[in-house]
Amino acid sequence: MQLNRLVNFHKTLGDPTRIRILTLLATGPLHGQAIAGKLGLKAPTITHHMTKLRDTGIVNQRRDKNTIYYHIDEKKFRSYSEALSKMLYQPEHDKEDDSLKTQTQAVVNNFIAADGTLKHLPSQRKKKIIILKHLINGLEPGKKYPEKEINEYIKRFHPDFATIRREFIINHFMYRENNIYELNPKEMWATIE
Amino acid sequence: MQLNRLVNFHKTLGDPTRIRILTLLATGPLHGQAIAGKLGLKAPTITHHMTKLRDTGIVNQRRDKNTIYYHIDEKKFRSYSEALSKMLYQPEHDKEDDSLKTQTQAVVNNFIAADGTLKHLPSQRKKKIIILKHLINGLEPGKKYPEKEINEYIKRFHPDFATIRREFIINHFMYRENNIYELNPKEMWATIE
DNA sequence: TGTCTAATTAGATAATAATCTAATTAGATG
DNA sequence: CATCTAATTAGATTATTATCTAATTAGACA
Repeated sequence: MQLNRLVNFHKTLGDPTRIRILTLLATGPLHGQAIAGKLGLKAPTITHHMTKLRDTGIVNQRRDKNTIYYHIDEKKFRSYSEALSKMLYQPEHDKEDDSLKTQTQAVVNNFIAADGTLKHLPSQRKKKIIILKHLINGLEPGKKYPEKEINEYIKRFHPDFATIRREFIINHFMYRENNIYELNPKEMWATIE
Repeated sequence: MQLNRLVNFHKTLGDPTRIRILTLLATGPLHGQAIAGKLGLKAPTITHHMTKLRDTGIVNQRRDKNTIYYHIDEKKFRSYSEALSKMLYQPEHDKEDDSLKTQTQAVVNNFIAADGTLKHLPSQRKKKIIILKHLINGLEPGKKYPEKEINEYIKRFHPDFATIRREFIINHFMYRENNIYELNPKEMWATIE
């Protein structure tokens, strides 16, 4: 489930200032100072909001000299807007065959508590892989994560982020380049067993 | 602008627990205890979330004996989901003529601070009406509001909720029936001057 | 009326987040 | 290099909110 990403999208839009920023950007790209001026806010506040908007992926930026112009990724924005009602009312049928799906579900039910946290990492390799896949599902393909952020993410499931982070790398779910982490392409995971 | 309602909708969906509640409700109505059980949360927490979901209007409830069953108002939910991208990319042209629009804008700019709060209520009747229209725009047509809720809403703009609430009634923007408030139909406002 | 169950309210706590000021970084350009 | 401007970071403040326990309300029903 990409539940985390969905929650984040809506949380990001659940703020009047950011909605106002989006209405400004809807008419065309603008740079930070312009936005700050139009909204009567200070530059750091705009940085704060633009970081959130950028993190959801619905706003991108382009640099020209010293000035950064922000613009909406309209396609992504629309697709996120529809995502939740699609998820609720036309849940995608997984391509995995049913037995695998039930098996996966059983393992997840066993090791993931009702509140979504991880009880403990399975020791059987096969089950461990299932759980790792489950955990990593909330991360965004193509996004670069500093180590600190990965740790924070994992801690939502279990305090021992170091072990789990290591498992992600060992099992090739992610790769690391000078302390920046990134997901390996989803197609790769299929081959992980 | 129904900006408040939009922000509220997204803020409401920007919480993992509420998204999980919606995924549960998507398969059919459930009562509070059932939701609490499935999510591993206590009853008051569910009350808290259901209040928010109900306030946005995307969840309704039906009472059977002592038990309250909640269900999604799918139509409203879908329409809210699309509302923001519609607002950004196909802004409805107001029917008001431009001079009225500019005049309204000027009054609003004068009396509403940058953060959206009301500096003070204009004493000139004409301007006061404009401001009252502005304030009332965040309320939902057809929804019934207990007095407490109206007070909370008004306090977002100005601490003196009693005066403003009275103005809403005096000027026929709302009517009150044993302490339950409801908007008068929008068509009526047009005639208020 | 007394008791049971579901729901709500009140109030506390802890976490999150919006905004600001002051300080810093990063490019551009004279 | 010196300086200018735009953007970011750090850190503080304040407001909001998710959750809990304990107490209360509201209906049902024996």
